[in-house]
Amino acid sequence: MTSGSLHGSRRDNHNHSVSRAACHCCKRRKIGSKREVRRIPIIGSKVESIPADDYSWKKHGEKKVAGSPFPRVYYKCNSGDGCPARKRVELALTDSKMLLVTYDREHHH
DNA sequence: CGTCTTTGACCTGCGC
DNA sequence: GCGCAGGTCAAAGACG
Repeated sequence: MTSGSLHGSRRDNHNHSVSRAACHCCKRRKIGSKREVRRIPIIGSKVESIPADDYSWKKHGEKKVAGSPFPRVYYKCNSGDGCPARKRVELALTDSKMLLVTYDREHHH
């Protein structure tokens, strides 16, 4: 309880934000929608080795997944102009020097 | 002042 | 049917 009100004002205060769950409940996350375009393993490179490819990317999330001592980073197309292009960057479990860049969806622009 | 980044919490889907 | 895991979004803060 105490901890609830602590930061419970996340989506509680913003009513319009709550509507997100009511609106995307049935449209969100569709099984089979996983449109993995391609996976590019970069060996002996750094995150700096991944420029904007040809576009700009905005980091919008980081999640630690079991199986890898490193967290996974999620990037989204900065265009935001209806561009569903998404990029997933993570470090290889076997080689922390190898960066795995997975591109999801294609650029709409 | 504007923009970008980071973190936390919530939700959904699948497996057993 | 329930639990677990993974994935996403939003807001705030900091910097240029």
